[in-house]
Amino acid sequence: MGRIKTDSNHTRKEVIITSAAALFKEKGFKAASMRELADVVGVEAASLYNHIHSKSELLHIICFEVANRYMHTMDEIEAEPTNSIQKIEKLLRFLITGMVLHYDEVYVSDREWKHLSEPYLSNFQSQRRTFRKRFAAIIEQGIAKKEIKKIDAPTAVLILLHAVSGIESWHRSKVKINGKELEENMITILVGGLKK
Amino acid sequence: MGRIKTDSNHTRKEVIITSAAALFKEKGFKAASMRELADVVGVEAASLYNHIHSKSELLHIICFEVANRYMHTMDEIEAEPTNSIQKIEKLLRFLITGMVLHYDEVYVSDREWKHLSEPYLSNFQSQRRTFRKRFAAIIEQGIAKKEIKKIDAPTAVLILLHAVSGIESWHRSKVKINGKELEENMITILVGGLKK
DNA sequence: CATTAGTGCTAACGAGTGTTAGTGTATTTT
DNA sequence: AAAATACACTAACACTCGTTAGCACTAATG
Repeated sequence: MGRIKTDSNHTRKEVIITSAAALFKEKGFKAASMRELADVVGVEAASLYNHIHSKSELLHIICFEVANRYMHTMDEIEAEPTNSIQKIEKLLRFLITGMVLHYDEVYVSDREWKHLSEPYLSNFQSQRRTFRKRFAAIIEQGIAKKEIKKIDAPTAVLILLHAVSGIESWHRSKVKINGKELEENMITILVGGLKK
Repeated sequence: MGRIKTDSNHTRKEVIITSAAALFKEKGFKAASMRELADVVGVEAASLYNHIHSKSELLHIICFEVANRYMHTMDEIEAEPTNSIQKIEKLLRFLITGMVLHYDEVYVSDREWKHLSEPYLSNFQSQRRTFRKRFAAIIEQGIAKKEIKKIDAPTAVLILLHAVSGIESWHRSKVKINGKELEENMITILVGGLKK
């Protein structure tokens, strides 16, 4: 067929990963085949294996890229000398812009992580749990300082995270408001729902 | 192996559908095999075909059962002589209890509908779009009557629906608050975020 | 009791899967 | 220019998949 097209900024492996994220998002991890992926990058299926080890490697690269970015941001925000509401708002803005920008990867990481194989699966789940616990802790601090309504913090986290992942529908919709407006609307509703 | 166990209230087909919903939820539609499903109901794979036509029939039965229930409830709530906030609250309570009660089906309908085959796929998508439009219309009425903040209604719908589908995580979690508390917390945060 | 419909089994099909081996050809490095 | 490396190809593997055919047994119906 030909060779995988790259510019100087991206290796061929990276091109494959990007295409894989788009394909996994569209079809789901299991339903997407290596032959389809090969088609997308313009090559025969077997040729992919000159660059990657396996199909599942693609999934775990995608998932952990997202997970690591989340953890890193949580570190930063926790360290800031701001109050809970500000921390939550910042976290939400990060999540929303992350969803708008790295749509495919976040989507796949969100919905296809079940297909990770051990030990990656356990590792991923544990990172996910930790992230939510730290998020809940921020909310609980806000409740203690009476900045936030008296609500169940884990439930609030669950609502916030899933509300953000709903941007998927916004992405698919035809009559979109722009990304910035979307962000402001979400912050208004979500942070508004927490504030006392 | 033996035959499919039923009580007088359920046909063998219904038993298969229920098991399929659980299996599809756990593994995803594509990853779940008919042989696994057969194992669950205690029978050989080929025997399933005495009761159902195909694997994809199982998926579309599950999806449309949920979709029809949603549409029916929307009809009822629209007809009531209540204000927007009350309508929204009622709708949310329906969605939340529906998620808690018919967890497997709702989950599958939410996340696996992509694997529906035509013409069911188009039909399902159109029902889904219609439901969201009607939901958004209720919110817009509320904004017009100044019961609700001035926000983008489709964005609000998107947040509300996905927040509810986040109950998935609650279901999986070990340290659960009970269903009623969950419902009250969600209403507080979500309706609180809309109110003026 | 005989007939029929319902339900299960084994065996096998054709298609699609991820992946490997082996080989040839560009491209890069020396 | 020669040698080494990177990359793509064809062919094939072992496997799993949904599904069908054909046959046997069991429950319900007359």
